[in-house]
Amino acid sequence: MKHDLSAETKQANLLKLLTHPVRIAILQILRQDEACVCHLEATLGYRQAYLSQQIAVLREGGLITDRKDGWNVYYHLINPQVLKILDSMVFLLDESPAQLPSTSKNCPCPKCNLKNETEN
Amino acid sequence: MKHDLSAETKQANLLKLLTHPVRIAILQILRQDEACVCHLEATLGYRQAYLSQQIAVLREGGLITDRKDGWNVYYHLINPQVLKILDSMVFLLDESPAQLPSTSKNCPCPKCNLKNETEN
DNA sequence: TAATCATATTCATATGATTGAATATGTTCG
DNA sequence: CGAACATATTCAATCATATGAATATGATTA
Repeated sequence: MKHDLSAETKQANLLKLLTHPVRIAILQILRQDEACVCHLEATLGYRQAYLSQQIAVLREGGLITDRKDGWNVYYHLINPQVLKILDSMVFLLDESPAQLPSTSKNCPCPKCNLKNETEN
Repeated sequence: MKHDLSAETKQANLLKLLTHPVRIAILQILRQDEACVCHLEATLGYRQAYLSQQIAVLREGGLITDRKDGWNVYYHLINPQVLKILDSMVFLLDESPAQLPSTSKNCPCPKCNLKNETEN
């Protein structure tokens, strides 16, 4: 007879949400602050529709949720504990701790524009 | 232009090794001690050939290696740090810490027979 | 209400993962 | 060597995931 693997199945399903470079990158960006799709677009360089698809996976998986503000929808982590999973891999892969994608100077989103204006 | 996601791709590939209930269960069993396929067979209740397939994934992925001893091949974790990934999920899923599959009383492997003999 | 902006969804196809069945390899013992 | 034992591999079918293209939704402002 087979051992009950329901706990392991839950864990595997959670990990499946993370087995995608773009989704990992999105979560790393959300580590710092909430972000809109257009910010991800400017930062990662992928098409908006494509990023929305990946966001949908993370949303349906219960990892992120959103806050609407005018035209924009800002996403943020529901439980930042999820980052511990990503952080726990650093020592297995010979990499320096989580080098985040740097935000593009050309990001059109309100948050970046506020920053850019005060910087100039 | 697209941001370089090579680090995230490496991470995703590592996680892919873990997105399978049986492979997670194997790693959890190897947490305690090395084990042969027949032990996994007795503990998990899956066919030998099937477990060898999953072992091959973990082996080719660089997570486990083996030690031969007579008829048996004993597998063990190359880097127990991999368990930190599994442990890091406990707080995200409402589960008690890593309930391991209990070893079958009917395991025919040498290690279990040694134990069973001294127990009786 | 129509135009615009940000985001989401749907569909179709390509690619990869899962798993059963059958069989192969390699070691040990008589 | 040949039988027995433990483990590994190959193949094929199924199923899930990834991704591009096209388009839809829904909020906002004029």
